[in-house]
Amino acid sequence: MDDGNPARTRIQRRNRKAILEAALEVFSAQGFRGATLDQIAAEAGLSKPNLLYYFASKEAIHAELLAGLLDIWLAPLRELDPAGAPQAEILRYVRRKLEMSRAMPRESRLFANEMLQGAPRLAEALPGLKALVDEKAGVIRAWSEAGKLAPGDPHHLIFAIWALTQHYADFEVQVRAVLGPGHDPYDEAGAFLDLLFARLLRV
Amino acid sequence: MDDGNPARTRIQRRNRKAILEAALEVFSAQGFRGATLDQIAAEAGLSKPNLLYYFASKEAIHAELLAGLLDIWLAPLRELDPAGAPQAEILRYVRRKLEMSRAMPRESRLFANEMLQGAPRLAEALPGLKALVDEKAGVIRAWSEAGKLAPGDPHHLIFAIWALTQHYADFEVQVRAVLGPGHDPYDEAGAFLDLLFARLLRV
DNA sequence: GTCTATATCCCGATAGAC
DNA sequence: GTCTATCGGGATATAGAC
Repeated sequence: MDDGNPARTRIQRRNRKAILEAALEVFSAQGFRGATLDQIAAEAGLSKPNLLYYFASKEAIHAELLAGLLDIWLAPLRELDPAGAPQAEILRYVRRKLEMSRAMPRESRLFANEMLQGAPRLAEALPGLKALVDEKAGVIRAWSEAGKLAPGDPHHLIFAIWALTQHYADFEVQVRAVLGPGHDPYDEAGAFLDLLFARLLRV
Repeated sequence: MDDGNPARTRIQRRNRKAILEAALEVFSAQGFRGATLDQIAAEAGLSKPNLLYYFASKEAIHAELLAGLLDIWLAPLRELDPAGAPQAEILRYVRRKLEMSRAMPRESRLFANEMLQGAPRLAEALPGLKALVDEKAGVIRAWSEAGKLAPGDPHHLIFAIWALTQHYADFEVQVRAVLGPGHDPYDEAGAFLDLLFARLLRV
């Protein structure tokens, strides 16, 4: 993580950034075990030992990528505002999450790779995740009980938002193969999901 | 694949089956590169060279697992009946797909692993997949145009069904961590998805 | 058919010159 | 800070005895 160490030169910052960018590319496409330092080094335009001058190990590079990811990933949920208009708040969350899939598909796939394999390197982050989801589920439940939202299990509503938006990044090959050329999956998904959640949530 | 070769003895069939079962366990949890023949051999209760007496290579084991998977995975969609009652047909498809996630989470994760990595070993199957989806999307579109189903992009409706049902298998760790103990994710998902698709599809 | 032993290769990490 | 060269571990696959 960029700790803002003032002793770090411009070159160091640039190389660290290039390594993390290359590592994201390779880890998200191949998984942790599937990725090799040779691939990452080639992608970053550095030699393999030079990678290990900047990071202690392959594991350390991966850990640093994951470190900030969950926070970024959950930021839109954190911003769900209890004081806002219920349906608009949720629709805004869906749209932001879909935009994140479009803008950060590799991060989505890195995350999916971890989850698929049982979240071995993310396990200690899961309790915090549960706390946040429980809190926001409480907000949604209150909205439903106040008659401002159709009733429905709020935890599974949140799962649905995750599943429907991340699918376009994680299964992008499949989506593009099925739609064929001449489609923008994310534009179409935006329209479809607006419709879906409008119908699901209206009282 | 069990080709029913009559020259194959009972022991051979039993061992092949044990290897494929073990390989499914390991490949789905670790990915292709992450899995080792040692793990598969241990899980199958055989020695590593004995594995390679039954299969030519690690790749061959993996290929055989994938070979039948897409057909099994798409069977419920194939059964979507143009002559049936539209909403009931789609709800039945959703329920069957969710039951498959419950009964075959490892197969779901094996498939997800492949897709995440760009479907390198499934690429030639994608055109057939597109053809099937296009056909069924046509059926759904006709239902909508006949006023028997709410309008909405049928391709993205199918993506939504895949995403919402497979999520419970692929992200099972996360789902369980968020729900906490004392929940049956699949039971709850069944109720939630019934509700979601009922609201989405009703005219 | 199944095993032990091993060949061979690949990968992460280190040594050490510059 | 960056490189070439290389060590050492682990993985796939094979050889060959039983």
